[in-house]
Amino acid sequence: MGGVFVASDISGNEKGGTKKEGRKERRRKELLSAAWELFGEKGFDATTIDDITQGVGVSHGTFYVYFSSKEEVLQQLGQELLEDMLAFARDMLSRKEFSPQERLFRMVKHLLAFHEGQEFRMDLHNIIHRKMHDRLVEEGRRLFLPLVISLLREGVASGQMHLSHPEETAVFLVMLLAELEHSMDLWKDAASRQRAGKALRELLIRTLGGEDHVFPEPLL
Amino acid sequence: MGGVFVASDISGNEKGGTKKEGRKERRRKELLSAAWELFGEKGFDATTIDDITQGVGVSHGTFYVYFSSKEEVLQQLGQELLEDMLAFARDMLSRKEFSPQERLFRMVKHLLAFHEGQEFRMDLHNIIHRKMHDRLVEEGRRLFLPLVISLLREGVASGQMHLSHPEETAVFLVMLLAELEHSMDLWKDAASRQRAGKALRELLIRTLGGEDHVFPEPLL
Amino acid sequence: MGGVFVASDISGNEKGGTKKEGRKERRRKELLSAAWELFGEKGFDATTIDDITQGVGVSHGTFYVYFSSKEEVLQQLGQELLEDMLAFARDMLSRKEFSPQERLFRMVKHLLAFHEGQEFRMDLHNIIHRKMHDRLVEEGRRLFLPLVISLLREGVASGQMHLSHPEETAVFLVMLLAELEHSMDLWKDAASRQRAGKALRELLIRTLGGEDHVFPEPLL
Amino acid sequence: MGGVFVASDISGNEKGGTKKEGRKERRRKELLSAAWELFGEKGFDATTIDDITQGVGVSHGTFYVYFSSKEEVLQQLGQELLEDMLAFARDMLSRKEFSPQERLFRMVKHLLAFHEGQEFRMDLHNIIHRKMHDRLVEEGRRLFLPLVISLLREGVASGQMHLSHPEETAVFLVMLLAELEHSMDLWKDAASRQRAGKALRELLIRTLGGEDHVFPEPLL
DNA sequence: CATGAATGAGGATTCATTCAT
DNA sequence: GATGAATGAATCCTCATTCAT
Repeated sequence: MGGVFVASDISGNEKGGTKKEGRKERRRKELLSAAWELFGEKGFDATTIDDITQGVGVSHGTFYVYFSSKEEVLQQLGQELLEDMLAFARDMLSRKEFSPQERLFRMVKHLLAFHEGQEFRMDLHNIIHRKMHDRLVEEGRRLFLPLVISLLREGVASGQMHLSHPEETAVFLVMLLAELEHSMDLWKDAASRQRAGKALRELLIRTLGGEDHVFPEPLL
Repeated sequence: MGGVFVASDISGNEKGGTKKEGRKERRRKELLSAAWELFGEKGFDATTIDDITQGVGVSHGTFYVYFSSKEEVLQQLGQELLEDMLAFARDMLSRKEFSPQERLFRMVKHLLAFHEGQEFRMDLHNIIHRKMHDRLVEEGRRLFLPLVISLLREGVASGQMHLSHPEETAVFLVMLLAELEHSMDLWKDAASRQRAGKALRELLIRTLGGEDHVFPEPLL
Repeated sequence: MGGVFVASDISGNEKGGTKKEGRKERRRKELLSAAWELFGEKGFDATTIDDITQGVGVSHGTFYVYFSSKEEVLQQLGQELLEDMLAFARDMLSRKEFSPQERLFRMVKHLLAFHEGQEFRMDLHNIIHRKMHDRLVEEGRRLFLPLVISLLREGVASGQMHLSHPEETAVFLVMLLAELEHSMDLWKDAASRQRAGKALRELLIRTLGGEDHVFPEPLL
Repeated sequence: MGGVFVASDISGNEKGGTKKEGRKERRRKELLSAAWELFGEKGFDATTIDDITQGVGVSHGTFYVYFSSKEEVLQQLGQELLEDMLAFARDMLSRKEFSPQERLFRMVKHLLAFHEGQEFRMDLHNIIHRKMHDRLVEEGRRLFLPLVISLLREGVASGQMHLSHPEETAVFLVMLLAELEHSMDLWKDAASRQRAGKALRELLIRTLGGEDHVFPEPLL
């Protein structure tokens, strides 16, 4: 991904005259990005508006030019994150040139790469407190789970996977992957990462009841 | 388990005159229990001392008779939780009358039953904020993971499990179980619980590369 | 002096059957003494009832058996201190066998010896906060100053001192001595104490306009 | 002095646009001044942030815009006071056109005028609690005493003063003056002030062993 | 748009004091 | 008498938010 909120301004300035808007939008992104970083480091409550604005180099008053509250940042953050993840997942799902199993592996790899290079961070569970959490987790489930479920179903239907309960298994897989995401820091060195990647592949393939020879790329 | 912090008053009142002590200990447990509940519902930061004491029906001042700060509650909570879980896990591990696979299944069942009947709760990751988190997760890993690892190794050694990387697989399993723990509320009705239980058994057995016929009890 | 509040229990038990009263009184003295020590070390506000009672080895509840409030301790403390000082001063004043100048020197020496061997302590100004302060300082002045004034007047009348304004000079002397009392720690070693003593004698004798050869004992 | 912390806005507003800065600095001074007043009246501990801000007519939150804690006010207060006093003292010391004795008298007069018109106040000993106290008193001694000592030595060297122990005598004088400073309220009416002034002159001149005819201005 | 002074609701913590045992 | 659990008034301090410039 690179930075979810940062440099989307590759913006070739789609049309023209958007100079001002571009600047304004850039500042919003900067704040969003700083907030994401800080929420991850210290948690939502412990992050102050000042922390956020100081990182960007503006006064705290400026914050309220772009957002009406701290909560709103969280909302937007969650929204963008979700959309970002979903965009890739949806795209991958439709790539009929890959087998269902391979598509799943590619999604997993993408997910795991997401936090690559980021400092260990509290995950969204941590960042987002109750109100948001419910909304987002639900939304996440609502939007993300179906993709995995349909993938598993497709795999079962095509005889490439063997699962008695694709729906529930999908839940477990989504959980595992979500959890994995914020525990990436467990394996620091290349050797352990490789072992972990192989173990994960074994777990996935066995769980799916699929073939062993798909997607030879390392997962981690 | 029922309530970890609540009714430990099995206290046969070893000698006599422990009435006061019993009362004091009971109150401590009440506060601990209320805090646990609230931390789970709203998170650590969002829970105020008043929330905790009002739940128990004492004044906020009383809180400080038992704990010197909000942080201390967290610490004690984490400690007791950990000890509680470990006690069972260790016990189960040593029950040589069960096969390694069955012992794992029993541990899983115990773990899953743990939060049974509790409100949906943010998990410890959420409750415990950064400082504690690091300490506890690390301790959790340090203490819990080895148990699972030794179980898997034993299973592999005895030929009842087949795993290329027992250590890493153990990590994934611990993760999955931890995550599962606070997502139990997904399956409310008996039917879906049963399906989920079966799917989980399938996942575990396949992942472990073990026999299908062990531990016929429902996991969920 | 020794300890103002501590060991007055030389109490030969004046009469009899005062055993209980003696015990009770002793406890009161212990608390008073501990409070005096602590007030001196940390100040009135910073000293808690627990500090006081822990020093004596009783529970904080016991404090209220002997005193009705923290303020009351202060009051009693001030009272006893004052009475103690005054007793000596009055006694000294009446010793007609000494010259006025010598009597003054003896009083000074007594005063300075008072805090001897005690840790540096905030003085009464510090210990006692406003309300008490006014009352005590006023009382102190009211009771102590007259003694000094009458001494100076007697000295002037007898031609042994020469002062244009004995009353005002008395004020200055009382001030200086009071201040001196809590700055005794300036001179730690014998040599500097001796020098300071001599300088003080010079100051006093010159100020009083008296003879140089009285009271050859060291003042400090 | 008038007000040490209040009206330093001699600020000719060097350039322009310093309006805001001026306002901010003025507010800081107001708070400092109010705190000084209150610390003097009730002591440090007994003065609440609300006391301070209410006096200035701002909300308590505003206090923390200017200072990070009550302690910090104390520190700044002590610093400014010290600097203020020293500035004058140093200046006076260097005025070689006056005799050492006259320079001392001028310093004394300045010191005594310092608290003129202020309510009776607990002195710095009282205001500043232990930690600060040690630091400030030490600093005060370290900076102020040397000035007086060098003055006395100069006086002795030039034959205008006669002292066996100029250093120790300096300590007594500094003590007396410090004490005097917060007891100015003793003499309210002109007549008693005059008498006190004369008595003080007598004390000083005699103590110094100097000439009687210097500095005919009233000290008080 | 940007600023930053001002606000005040909110929360943790302390501790003198009460009172039932 | 002595105890110590319970209380709650009192305070410090934080920080999201507002608003005049």
